[in-house]
Amino acid sequence: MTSKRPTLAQRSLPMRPFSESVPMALLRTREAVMRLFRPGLRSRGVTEQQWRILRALAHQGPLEVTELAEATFLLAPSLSRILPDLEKRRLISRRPVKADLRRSVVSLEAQGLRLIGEHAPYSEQMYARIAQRFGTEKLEQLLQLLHELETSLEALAGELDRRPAGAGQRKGSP
Amino acid sequence: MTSKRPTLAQRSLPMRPFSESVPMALLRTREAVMRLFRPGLRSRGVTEQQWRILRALAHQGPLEVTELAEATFLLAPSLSRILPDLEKRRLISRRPVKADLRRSVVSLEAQGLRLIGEHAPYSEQMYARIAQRFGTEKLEQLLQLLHELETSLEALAGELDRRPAGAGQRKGSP
DNA sequence: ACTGATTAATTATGATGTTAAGTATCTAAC
DNA sequence: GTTAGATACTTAACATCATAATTAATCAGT
Repeated sequence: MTSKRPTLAQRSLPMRPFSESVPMALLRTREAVMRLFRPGLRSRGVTEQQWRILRALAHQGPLEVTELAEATFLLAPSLSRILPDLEKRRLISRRPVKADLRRSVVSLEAQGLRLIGEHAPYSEQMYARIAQRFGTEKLEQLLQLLHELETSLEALAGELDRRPAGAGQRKGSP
Repeated sequence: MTSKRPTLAQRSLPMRPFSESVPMALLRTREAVMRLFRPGLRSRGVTEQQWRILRALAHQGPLEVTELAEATFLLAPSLSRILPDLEKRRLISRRPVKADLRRSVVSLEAQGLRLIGEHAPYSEQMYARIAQRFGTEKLEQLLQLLHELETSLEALAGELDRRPAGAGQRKGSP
């Protein structure tokens, strides 16, 4: 980045350089990854979030809404808006749980399955390119560090919160 | 995650397990980091995106809007919506560039500087906790890998795009 | 001096993120 | 049998994301 004359703020606020790095680096890297996948999704008329839903259902079978929120890392209010559209397009279906009418089960429908089948080769091609370019070993190392950081931050958050860990809107995976 | 009976999709679509990992791991880790900082920002009435703007101006001095978009990794249309509000709250100010009336320079105002000063100790405390819990060396290793992945993916995207790298909406840092 | 191409920023639009509040349902305690 | 508290999901409201289109201004070529 362009080096500029130190501002008053810079002189009086010695915030650590890395302080801005971690969230920004994660955001930038994620955008760089998604940039490769987004065109394929767009050409099939699904957003990244919709894809995550279809993908989770394909991978794990029918899920309840709270399970789907966790699997896709989407917030419940977001799911409540996304699911009706996917249902309308007959990519998924929903049915209430007889034992508890508050809950409902979301399933992948044939058209959703077909869409996944169509996108899978594109997706795999991108992953193969990423692995080739960056290195499978380094990817695994990165994933390991990300997982460890997430785990340690959740422990930290649990200590700082007054509420029990996981009581917030978006729950981490147990 | 709960292990379920393999679905038809699972049997017919052998998508790699890690294929869903990288974007999701980045997203989850970022959320785990932001979870520590968000309460402090909320208590000062600024969103994460607004904070990034103030932080970038404090760190680098006055910036033009395109530079600010790059420094904050925010999209230009988003900036066009956020900046007027920050200006109204007298946290920043804007003035046109005389040499090119299409452009304008954004500067931090005294109230913006004060807000940063108030938030800085909270922020630093969190970073210190993160470094202590996760390890400074591992953090640096993670940042290194993230940077390398981002760089290699931008090279890959450049090869795949018909347009020159960086022609898209959100430009990576040169 | 004029014009087509390009650039900077804004606006439109639809989607999702995020928090708070609401509705329907369930459960444990009495 | 009743009720307070909890849970699952939805809706409201506001913010930002993401893409496309628009407006205003600049610039290179003629």
